[in-house]
This record gives sequence, structure tokens and C-alpha cells, in this order.
Amino acid sequence: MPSSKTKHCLAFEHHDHRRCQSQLLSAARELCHSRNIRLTERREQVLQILLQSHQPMGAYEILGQLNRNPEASNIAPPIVYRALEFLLELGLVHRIECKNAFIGCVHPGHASTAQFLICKGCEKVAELDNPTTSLQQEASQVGFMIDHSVVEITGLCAECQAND
Amino acid sequence: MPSSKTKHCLAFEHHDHRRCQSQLLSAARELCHSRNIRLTERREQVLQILLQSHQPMGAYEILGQLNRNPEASNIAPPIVYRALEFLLELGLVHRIECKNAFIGCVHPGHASTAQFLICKGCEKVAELDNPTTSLQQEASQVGFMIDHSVVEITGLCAECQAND
DNA sequence: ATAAGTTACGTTATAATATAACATTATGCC
DNA sequence: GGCATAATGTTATATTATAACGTAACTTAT
Repeated sequence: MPSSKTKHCLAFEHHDHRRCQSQLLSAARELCHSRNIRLTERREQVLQILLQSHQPMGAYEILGQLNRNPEASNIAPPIVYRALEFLLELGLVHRIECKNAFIGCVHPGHASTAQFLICKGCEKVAELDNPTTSLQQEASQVGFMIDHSVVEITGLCAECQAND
Repeated sequence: MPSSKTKHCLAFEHHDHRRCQSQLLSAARELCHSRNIRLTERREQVLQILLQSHQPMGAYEILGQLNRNPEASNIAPPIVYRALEFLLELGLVHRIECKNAFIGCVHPGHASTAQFLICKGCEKVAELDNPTTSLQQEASQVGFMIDHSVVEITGLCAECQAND
């Protein structure tokens, strides 16, 4: 899974990545503190790895990052999956279903709904931020109680179309 | 994966299942014929299994069904995955990403877009039929060229809410 | 402060899902 | 028939995920 590729695509072209990361991390800490929930070191490590990458990562890729650290090596899959489960529950992280991968949430607050544009060219993923879609409204009207909803739109971003 | 559970939920309550199946199968045959594409026996077998179930099935579950047939047993995963790939491409089958499972399409024709209501209670899945969502329009307007889009709304159907 | 209860983490093994690579058979076309 | 292509078959293995059980850390009540 290439992670440092052609940075030429999708919504987050010009932004201060370090600042964005640290803001999201602070927000996560505050969220957990306010809810009296423990953002432990492990959980924070996993969140940081995802926020740094800013792109979807597989669980084993995250695991690799954790084990890159020479001290405290040899971490096993369940640890990553448990941290992810925690972060997903809080909406700090989303799962990109069509890639079996995970990505840090850029708009914490909408835990139960997310929409993504997924470029097949540069493999970048942009999170959109629509509070509620017409489909969700429709579902509710039919009496379906929504727990979680996912929209994944795959295709080619403008840049990648141009580069063909 | 329970497949014959509490049939009490979601959109397709009252319908003639056998008829629905055979209609979809005919439609598939016609589609392939008109496009001069081969709906081989294997591919048709897989399609039939999915249409019969009318619910999402894992690839290995399908495999199990194929191997249930005493003659011509011992079929291996790639065969199923290849048939699925073919059927997905044509939009005769959809992939339920959040379950890593596959389901026969009930509205062939919209190959590149599908929406599902997925009940956590009875595990049934209903396919909706909205041609285009506002999100897709939005994506297009941003210059994103959509290849495929997936909407998966998970929750509790009306029946399952009542049965709590 | 300590014992009891709970939550998080660590570890081992294994299950479930998916694909790579290559051999064989069938089909379409000249 | 002979050739090219497409589909299937086969073996092995990669990738993703979880079960089950043990240990450590934190929380709370006494």
C-alpha cells in the first residue's frame, strides 16, 4: 500500500498538516476527558499513526508502525484491533469498508455517519462532511432506525483525470 | 452466518420468491446475450445461489453451496471469486462492503450504484433504488469522476425495533 | 492502604477472507 | 484443424480478523 505517493489530489491540498494533526489529537483528548473515558497511550499511539498518515491504513500497516519502535516491540494484532474498535466507537476514526482500512476522522462529532471520495488513481481519500443525506431521511421515514451509515464514492479525482 | 432466520423484516416482505428469482435470472441471461458476453454455467450457478438466498452470502458460503453438489465437488475459492468478479462488473451482484459479503442485485441496470439498509437484528438487507444521491451530484460538481458508489445504512428495521 | 471488581493490555493460536501463479480445458475464428 | 483467447481448475499462500485466556493497571469502597 503506497502511502507517500504523488500528493496531487483531492480536497486537502493546502493545509498545515502538523497543525491539523495536533488539533485533532487535542480534540480527541478533550472528548475523552469530557466523557470520562480513557484515551490510553496505546489508543493514542494508534490515533496518532492514523492522523499522521492522513490516509487509510490497514490494521497490519498500523501494527507495523507500532512495532517500528525498537523498545516495546512485538505487538500483536488484537491490540491494534482493540484500539481501533475504541476509536471507531467514538468516531475518532472511520473504517473504509471497501479497502478494509482505517482513517483518522477529520470532522470529529459525526460519529455515526461519514462520506468518502476515494480516488483509484492516487489512492487518496477525502472525507466529506454532509450531516444527513436524503437517503438517511428516507430510511428513517420507513421506520428504519439508523445506527451507522457509510457512503463510499470511488472514482478518479480531477487531478488524476488530467494526468491520464 | 444464519441464513434461514426470522423472516419478519424489511422491504421484501410479501413477494413471490421463486418468480422473482427466475425473472432476475432471465434478465441476466438476456443482458449477457445482448452484450455478447458469456454467462457460463459456473457464473450462472453462483448467480442462482445468490438469488435463491436473497441475502448476503460470504464467498466461502457460496463455495460451500457449490460443493454441496456431490458430482463435481472440491471447487476452490478462486472459482467463486472469479464468478463474483464477473457478476459484480455487470451489476448483477453487489458487494456488501461492511460484511465482506455478496448479494444478488434486485434492480439490475444500475451497475455502478447501490444503496442498502442493513438490519443488525434480523440480518436482512434491503436494496434501495435511488438513481442518484445529492452526494454524488456534489462529487461530480467538484470534478470527481465517479466509477462506483456504495451506501450502507446499518441499524434496526421497524420489526426488529418492535421485537425488543 | 488494601481487597475486590472492572477495564485495558498482552499472548498464542487460529479463523475467515482473498489472491498469485501456473496448468488445463473450452470456445471462437480463420 | 490450428491458432488465439477466454474461462476454468489447482496449489499454495497472503491478508484480514478474532477467540480464548492470562496478566497488569486503574477504580472504588471499606
